Amino acid sequence: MNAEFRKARVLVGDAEASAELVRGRVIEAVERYGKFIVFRLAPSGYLLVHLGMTGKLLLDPTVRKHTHAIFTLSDGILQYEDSRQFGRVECREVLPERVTKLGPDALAVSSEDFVALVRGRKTRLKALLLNQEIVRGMGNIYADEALFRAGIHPLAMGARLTRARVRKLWEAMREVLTEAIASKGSSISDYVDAEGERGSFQESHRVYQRDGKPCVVCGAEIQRILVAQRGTHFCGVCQRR
DNA sequence: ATCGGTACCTGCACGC
DNA sequence: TGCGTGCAGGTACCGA
Repeated sequence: MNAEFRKARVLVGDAEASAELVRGRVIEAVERYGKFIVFRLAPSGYLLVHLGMTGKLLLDPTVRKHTHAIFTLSDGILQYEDSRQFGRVECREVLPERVTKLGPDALAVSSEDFVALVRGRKTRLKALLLNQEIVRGMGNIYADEALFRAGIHPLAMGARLTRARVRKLWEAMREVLTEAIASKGSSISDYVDAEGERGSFQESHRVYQRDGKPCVVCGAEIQRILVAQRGTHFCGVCQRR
């Protein structure tokens, strides 16, 4: 592959050194690590991509206003596009500690480990689920959806939940992520996958951005509050404090 | 250890 | 039509 970086802000590290690191290398595998997309390169090295809020990896050669990186592959062009520039691209010989220090993956963590992680924290459940150093892979949409399905209030404290309720949250988290992945994710405004396909899980959201609308279970009005500066949606009846 | 606030960006919906 | 405001799939950093 060959890489061209057009925007310093979205590249972690030096543009020249990054391009040199990936030059001539082959993509051996593409894996997910929490919210990171990891391209494992041969004979060595990694290309890491975090989409942030509006990042997209596209198999599309058209360079547009927000095209920040262009990867020339043996069979086509892959580009990184990101209007808000909150995402990041990084080329490294080894995975950076910022990434390796994250918690276990939300879809791989065992029920018992998850119970221990959650009950060991005094912080609010919503903030806990968004903290990638506790469990990696959950974002704002899926935190709200998982808490709703588990019937847990976003302001509830991890340390005060019974084991049974945390186990229920573990199940809800896996269920939500598995369904969302099967639906190719949630396209809130313009998210598309590498083939340009929108996701459809937004059609299955039960609380996220449904404030003011009736709860699908009890009919009560869905509430919106701020927790750790993030919009948080829940049903005050199904998710009691 | 954890929290609240701020900062970083662009684009869109909305009210006036 | 334009302008101001608030909001958005996320993370990092600061001081408390």
